[in-house]
Amino acid sequence: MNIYDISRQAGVSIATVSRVLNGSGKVSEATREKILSIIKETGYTPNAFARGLGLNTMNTIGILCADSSDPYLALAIYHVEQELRSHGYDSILCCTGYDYQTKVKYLELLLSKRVDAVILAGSTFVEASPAQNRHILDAAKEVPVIIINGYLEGRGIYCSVCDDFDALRAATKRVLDCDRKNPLYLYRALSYSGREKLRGFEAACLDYGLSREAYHTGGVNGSIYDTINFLEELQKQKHFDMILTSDDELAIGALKFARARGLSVPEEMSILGFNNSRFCVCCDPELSSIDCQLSFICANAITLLLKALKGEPAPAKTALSAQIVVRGTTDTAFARACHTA
Amino acid sequence: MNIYDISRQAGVSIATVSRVLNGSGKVSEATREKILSIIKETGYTPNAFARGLGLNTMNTIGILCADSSDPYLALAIYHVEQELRSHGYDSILCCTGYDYQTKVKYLELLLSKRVDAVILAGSTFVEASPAQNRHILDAAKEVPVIIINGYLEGRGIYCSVCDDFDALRAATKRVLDCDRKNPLYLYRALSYSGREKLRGFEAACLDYGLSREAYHTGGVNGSIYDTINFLEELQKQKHFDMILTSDDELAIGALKFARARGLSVPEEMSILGFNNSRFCVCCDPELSSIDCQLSFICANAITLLLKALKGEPAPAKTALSAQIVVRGTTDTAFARACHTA
DNA sequence: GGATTATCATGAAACCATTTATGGACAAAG
DNA sequence: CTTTGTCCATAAATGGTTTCATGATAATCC
Repeated sequence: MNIYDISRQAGVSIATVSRVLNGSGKVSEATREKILSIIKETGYTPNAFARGLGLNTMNTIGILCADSSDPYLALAIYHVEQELRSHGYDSILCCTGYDYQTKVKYLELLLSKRVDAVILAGSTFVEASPAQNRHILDAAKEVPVIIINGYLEGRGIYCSVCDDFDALRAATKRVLDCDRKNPLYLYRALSYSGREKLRGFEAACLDYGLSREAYHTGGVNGSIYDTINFLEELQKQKHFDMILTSDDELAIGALKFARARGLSVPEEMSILGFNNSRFCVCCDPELSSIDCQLSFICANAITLLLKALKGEPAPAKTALSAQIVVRGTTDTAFARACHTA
Repeated sequence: MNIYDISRQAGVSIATVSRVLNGSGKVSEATREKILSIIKETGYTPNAFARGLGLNTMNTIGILCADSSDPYLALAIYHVEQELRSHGYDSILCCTGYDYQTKVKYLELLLSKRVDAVILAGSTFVEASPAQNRHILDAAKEVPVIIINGYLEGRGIYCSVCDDFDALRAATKRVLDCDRKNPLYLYRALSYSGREKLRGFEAACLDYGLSREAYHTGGVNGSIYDTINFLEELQKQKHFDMILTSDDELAIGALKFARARGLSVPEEMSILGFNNSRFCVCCDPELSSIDCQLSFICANAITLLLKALKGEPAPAKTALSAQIVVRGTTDTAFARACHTA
């Protein structure tokens, strides 16, 4: 069943059928109706490949991410997919894992599939050395590349990020306003957004006139238990009464550490996570967390993408602000500070 | 840059280039080398659309799920995507939400994109009335349909499920072996696997000779707080010393309920979740949970899919067994029972 | 009112980039 | 001299989109 069959049955040329199908050009109401009824009757569906061949697009966007089972990335993918679909695009998903060679391989694979654009979710691609980023720059020469929560400068590259620097600075400031004297910031591998957060934390501490000895930072990899171990070691040497983290899992480790040491939360130890993930309400007390409002970031990313596809000018980088969601691991003074802000 | 350019430069016909590209037919080593070197030199990539048109496939599988941000579905999608890609298939992701009309629409959209097969992740599609399932049966006439953790009988439909009945029956039996007298089973909407779990729970209770008054079941929709409210109401009328649930979020609600009522866990109230999700280790005490081993289920699903695509015979349904992961919300007697089993 | 022009609906044909069936040329073997 | 087999070119699909040409009809002009 192809367009020829339809045209034959309708007694018109294939061009007319094509016009009806695409709503392009002028077709008389009578012929349109006739063709539509035949299409309905026969259940004809245009062949997507032939269409793609003629138009050189199949309205498909490639999504590249390291691990779609990561709750944060899963949420990003979900929002991106929803936005794309509402604009008539399909998304082909590509989980690369964390190996760089695999990432490159899959990026090229997506391009060979003739996707209209590539979305890098979770930014993990752009953390490597400038030499490695060349692959992204090359890709951006062929199709628009949109980066979610990551940053790379280059023609054809558009970034939609959370203003992580500001988020951490503002949050840390409020913490310090509430008489905490020794904040600790825990982070994982320093991605772009990771660096921004760290900068924000340190900027707030300096703004506040804290000495270099009064605040602490620590990089932790691995599981919740690695976090606990790290904190056990750290507390032998340093004092801290507040823990901010770059993601909620780290905060959960902090919470477990506090409980293990018999520290009351939030009275003796205040904890603030990042991402406002589903984990927050599982904890006891429930975890306060910074919400980077991923749905907005993703919606914005798609806006950028659509503009780029249309050839309209679009900003190379848009930073959206975060919100603090206050729950049980921060004290009431902090809640008040967030409210009045 | 197309196959004509390559053939011209190599001084051969496009058919020969195609043969080299696909490794089909006989080509002399000399010409092969020459063509390959020109391809490499020019960076030529075959046009995927034209390829799709000629072969009538683009090696793409459609994944249909309700909500890819749901941790359970996200994990399923991840495993499926990994398996597919390792066999050279791409996956186009389609999140439908929970509205039936939307599901139908997207199912048809995937078919019109000429996917080679459709995977229904999380089964939510096949819960409706038989009349509604017709859409799936129709789809299965065109391409293989693989259902993960759901069940529907029909030609071209292949199901890879967890043996939920057995999982719940075995778990409940072990609970009863540990001197719990009044188990409660909490579940959400009764999907196929939901029904199986419920059946398994009840079968174990009956096997054990419990009277209909001794055990309880309850359907809960909504958030953790709805679960807590439900349990608050229930405990006014019934006594229960063990809660099994159809997913971990319900179990977290149960845990919060126990804490709120000052019941010690696991001594006074034992809790067992389902899915062994990332939430488990966030809880305090950490949540014991039944693991349906999603990665195996997904791997099996892809095995079925590949067989179906090759036209080889494949079982319409494969049920894999679950495992209990013992953590802190079940007592030591239960742990021993699981160990010796 | 007839010639001119604009508009509209439509068809013919080119084009998109591949795969593949068919068969021809040539060489080696019988 | 025929057979067999290897290598490769020709040409026919594959199923659409789009440009261009054309005929018909309607509007405008003098």
